[in-house]
Amino acid sequence: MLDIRLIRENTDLVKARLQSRGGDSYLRVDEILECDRQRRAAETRLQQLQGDRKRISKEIGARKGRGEDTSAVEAEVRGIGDEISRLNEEATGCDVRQRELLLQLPNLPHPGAPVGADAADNPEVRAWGSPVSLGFPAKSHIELSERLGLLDFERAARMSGSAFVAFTGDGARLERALINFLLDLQTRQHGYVEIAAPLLVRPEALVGTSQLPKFEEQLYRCERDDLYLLPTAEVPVTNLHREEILALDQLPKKYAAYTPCFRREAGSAGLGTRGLIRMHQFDKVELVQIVKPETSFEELESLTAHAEKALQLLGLHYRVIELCTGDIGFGATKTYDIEVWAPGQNAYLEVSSCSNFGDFQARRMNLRFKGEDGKNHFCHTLNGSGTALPRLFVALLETYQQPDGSIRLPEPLHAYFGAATIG
RNA sequence: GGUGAGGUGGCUGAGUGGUCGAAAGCACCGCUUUGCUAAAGCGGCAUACUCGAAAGGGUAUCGAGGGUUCAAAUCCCUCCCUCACCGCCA
Repeated sequence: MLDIRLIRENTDLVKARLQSRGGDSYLRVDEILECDRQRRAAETRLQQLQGDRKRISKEIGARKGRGEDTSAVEAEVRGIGDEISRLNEEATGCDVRQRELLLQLPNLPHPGAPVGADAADNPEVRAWGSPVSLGFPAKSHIELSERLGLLDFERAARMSGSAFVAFTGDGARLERALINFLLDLQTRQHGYVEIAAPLLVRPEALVGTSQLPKFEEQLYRCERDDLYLLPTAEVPVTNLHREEILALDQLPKKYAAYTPCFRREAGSAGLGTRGLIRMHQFDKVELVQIVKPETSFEELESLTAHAEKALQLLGLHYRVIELCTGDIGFGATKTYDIEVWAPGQNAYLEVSSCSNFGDFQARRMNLRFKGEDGKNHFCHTLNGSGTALPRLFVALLETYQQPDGSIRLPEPLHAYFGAATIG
């Protein structure tokens, strides 16, 4: 959520930066400002009247104490009361409307963000390694896992529908090995505190991290209890400290969490394609940081490096791209995507998206810290996948496939998996 | 799911209709005293919004929302949460 003062005082800047995202969100700015004007006018008048009433009511109390008759004054104040409730409704109405509008407005891309229209304009920042040369035609993870009995798409679809999968046998074991490997890496080497979070969350939590109100259709909802299945661990982990005022020495907070993630993927391209690339349910290890504003961009670099480290240890070729203004997500001010090479797909797959949200989420969830000046300030929040599992699974199988269709696992996974090869 | 108790400032905790944004204590921050530590004394110490160029005002907030009243921390209703016990359950 953007600061209404920023919008009020730097209207043109805000509009320009919103406009750089494409879309028409900048058109809402004037409506918000008009709402803000109305709200403040109503509040000012309301406060005057409340002051009047307060004074007179105290006077009534004092006079009653002296045994005087006050019925005339009481009748007079009653009239003020009506006007107060009218103005109160007006002010509250404006306030609610203003918040609704603000919640719909995306974050401002940071000033240095590459300007562009869509994903085609995202610059590559760096690459690590190079595409594996297998020396034979690469098989897809679908074919590989079928031979090895690692995944069961058909039976999963029979009971749950398409875009669900069952991991079976060594497939399930590998999935579990990856989760443990990733969590251990982030907690033991990079200082993240492990969180096992609730998988069902209230709508407020989703408003906090900005999945709601705009992206309702992407979420699974349990209507009976008004709870949502989480689309990413970002939601429960960032919201851990919602409504809190953290002490300076508690920052930065660094959390790593494994959770399944649930996404309806309504309207997504590629939902129909076979394989693990896009699922309604998938596993992910997520990194979250809550930091002081001054350090958030540095921390984005370190958080991204932490995610990259996993791929490096697994010996998987990847590239890092920065999202341009037209492609960056709703709440983010700066985002790096990490894409891993999958030879069987002949494509790079997005396995991590690392974002700095600035104070955008913190405002929504009222997450603050007590600064050195003794005042409360909004924290900055960051998160990134470290990493998404299914696409990592894909890259791993396809990169380490042998001519006979078996898989030779990279060394760091041997202990976790309990063997060096599959098949 | 049932029954009961309860939610007041960073913490503890008073406060059952008016002079209560809220006693007191602790914690914290200044200053004084002091050989050091400690103690004592004095003062300060919530948040948000709003008016104002500023100085400085004002309003709201005692879990949340509604209601009664000239006036609500205090009375009424709904909801949320916490705790205890019972039932059920991995």
